Amino acid sequence: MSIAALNFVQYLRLLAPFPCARLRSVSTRKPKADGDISGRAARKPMSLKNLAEHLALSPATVSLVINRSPVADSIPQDTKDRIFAAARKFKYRPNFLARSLRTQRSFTIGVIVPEVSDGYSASVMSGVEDYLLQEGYFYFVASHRHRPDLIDEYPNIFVERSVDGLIAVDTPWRLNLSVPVVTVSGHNDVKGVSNIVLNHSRAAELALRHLFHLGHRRIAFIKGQEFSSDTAVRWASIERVASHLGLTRNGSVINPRLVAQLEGDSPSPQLGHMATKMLLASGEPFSALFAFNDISAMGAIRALRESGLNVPGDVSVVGFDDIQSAAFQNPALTTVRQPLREMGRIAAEILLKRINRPGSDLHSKHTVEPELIIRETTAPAPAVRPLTGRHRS
Amino acid sequence: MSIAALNFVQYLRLLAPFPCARLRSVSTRKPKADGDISGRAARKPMSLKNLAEHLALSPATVSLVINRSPVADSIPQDTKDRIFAAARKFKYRPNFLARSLRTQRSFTIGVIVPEVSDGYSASVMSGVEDYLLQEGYFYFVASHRHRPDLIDEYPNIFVERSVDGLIAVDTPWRLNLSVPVVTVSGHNDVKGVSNIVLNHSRAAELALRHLFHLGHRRIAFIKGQEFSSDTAVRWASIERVASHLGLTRNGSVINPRLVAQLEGDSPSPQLGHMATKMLLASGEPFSALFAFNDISAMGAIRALRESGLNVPGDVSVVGFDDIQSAAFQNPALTTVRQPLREMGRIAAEILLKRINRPGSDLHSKHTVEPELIIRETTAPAPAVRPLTGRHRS
DNA sequence: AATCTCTGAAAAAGCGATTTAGTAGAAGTT
DNA sequence: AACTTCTACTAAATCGCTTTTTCAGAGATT
Repeated sequence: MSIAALNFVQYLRLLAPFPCARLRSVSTRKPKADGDISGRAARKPMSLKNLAEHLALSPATVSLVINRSPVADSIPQDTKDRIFAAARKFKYRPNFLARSLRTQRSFTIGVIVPEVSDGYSASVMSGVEDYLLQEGYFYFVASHRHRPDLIDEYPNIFVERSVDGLIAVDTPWRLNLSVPVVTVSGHNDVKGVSNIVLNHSRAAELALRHLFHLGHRRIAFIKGQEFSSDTAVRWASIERVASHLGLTRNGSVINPRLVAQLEGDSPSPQLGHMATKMLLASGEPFSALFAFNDISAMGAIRALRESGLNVPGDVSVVGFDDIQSAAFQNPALTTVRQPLREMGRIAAEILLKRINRPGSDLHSKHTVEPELIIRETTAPAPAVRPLTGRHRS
Repeated sequence: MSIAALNFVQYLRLLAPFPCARLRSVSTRKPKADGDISGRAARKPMSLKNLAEHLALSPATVSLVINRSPVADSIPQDTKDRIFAAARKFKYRPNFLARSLRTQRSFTIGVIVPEVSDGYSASVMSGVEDYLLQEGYFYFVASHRHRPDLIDEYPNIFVERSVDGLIAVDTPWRLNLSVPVVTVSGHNDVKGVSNIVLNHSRAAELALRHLFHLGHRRIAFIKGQEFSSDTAVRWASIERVASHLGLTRNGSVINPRLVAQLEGDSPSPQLGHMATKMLLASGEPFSALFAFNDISAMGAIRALRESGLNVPGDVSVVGFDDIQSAAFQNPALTTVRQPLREMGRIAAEILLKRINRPGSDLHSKHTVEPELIIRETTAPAPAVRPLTGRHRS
């Protein structure tokens, strides 16, 4: 096995024209007043060949030394020092494309998400980025916006672009690629694809038990869209827990008239608003609502209020995800927190592990735990069954 | 001048193993049942050399034909057809690194933002992505999180990674790189850097005139953090408009006791909450508050309410940005909308124009217009001056 | 018959690295 | 003296593509 080429973080540490121990270190060194603002547009950067020429050595030698190849062990320290000195002096940086072409490693990974500007994806990406940049990897992003053709195409293009691996967030996965793949909340079973998933059973339990203990028995639900990869698993967990708690109604575990589903591909609370309107229109009374996510919970609260219902006085609402603004809703949203950033981080970590030690970590499921964040949208169930809205009054 | 190599969108259109006119077209072709799920991990992809060999032609010929070089004009249609047929048959895709190395074009751009998971950046990125992918470009993302060293480093690394251009979102820019740069809300004046900015004068005018017409005369302000590139410009606009409207107080245009500033680098409404607490603590009465962004407005509303003040009954609040959840706050937030997605799109468009026609579009400022979205957090100023909170009662 | 012009393609020189296989010369060993 | 063994490097082959230059042969022109 040949030596692995250094990645750029190692390079930086070595030749650093700007001293940096590690990219994401805590250093907050003030930038030099005029350091990098080197006036004229940079002329052609120094190549390995030029550098070697200048040193009266062969490119081979310089490359070996700079990459700390064991083959270079026999080279006297003196020469090595000269090489490093020159590299630093001329700010030598190896051409990335050339290296990648030769080594078949691009230190680049592809991330595919439903939509970058969606809070869920963005939080996961933030975690992914954290780990990746720290390890000297960069990443491409592409949003498929739930278009099936793009879901298949982008990964292929990523591979074409020589990524070393792929992370798919909240995206159904069917492909069998030649590079390692890790999914976040992708509930699939493609062999060789690692999964980072939330413990949905626990999540359902936290939410439902909380409502149950507050005295709620008639609970309405907003399911996720069909295309969302969490929808099915989450729903199954909810049904299981509900049955366990004895929340049965008319023979079925959950009253089907108290279940609405998000329809459409919009990141706005509008969808939850519509779903809730439908629940209210059914005329079936309920004192609590468990929404698919915080966004839809916001829409739901508005819909409830528009129908003259008070949250949490008449109806308690529980969201899911704990996005940034959940805490600052009015009233502040009670919700099941998913550690999205951490999930991204773990995904990146496992991906790099698989890239660097092929065959490792193939057991494909990694579970993270949810947390119930109790805020202001849940309260004890009202003693008297509330009306379900204006249409009943 | 030599011919320009095709970008991958053109390739796809040419060789497409999956038929796609244009990546972001409206097609929603159902994926083939088992098409791309080619079982075994893909063996080494077909290279140009192999393909040429198989055709009993030289790589040169094949390359010229596939790239539609004018040099290939003399080659009979018959041969060209054979080449395309074979390329399609073997799903030939040129190695990206090799092409880029040779042509010095990577069809990749770098995007640097304060933080991916921040709604502002994410919205802009969404617009950037839209245009970029459509044109066959991909992009790297990096978040600097306001660390000055990273703000300088990442762009350099991007260039090292052979990006064809850079987009910096809400990031101060000092560098002079060898590739085109476009900034979004980067109020800098580096030559050769194009800027996409909001018409802040108009924005200030929209908000202040609205409040003024509602009868508000004592208006408090939350300024942005020092590091935010919009802060200074926006504030200057506000002062100008305020003076114009005659909102003077104690000799100065704006009562300095009614100005708070966001402190700290958190994407949460907490900062606005703190700022508002300080405003209230000053004891100075005000009937309206103009926040730096929607996030801080949310925090502000909460702080006001905690002090027993009603929004908009006692105090009107105007936000800035119009992020997704603004409409679903309770009460729904009145805000100055920035067309963030469009700003991203324009940035990408100008960048590609500059990449493909060097020297074009060097006049560096492109202005987009804000829009006032009136919702529920603004109302006529109360007839009686409101108390400023519990500490006065 | 000699020259010129097309036609249809191939050779070859990169792009800027990495890495294997060698190789001169010095030093050490028998 | 002949050998092995280090030491300190280098040559050369890739990686997979692009693009300029060259070139052989057919046909047209003088």
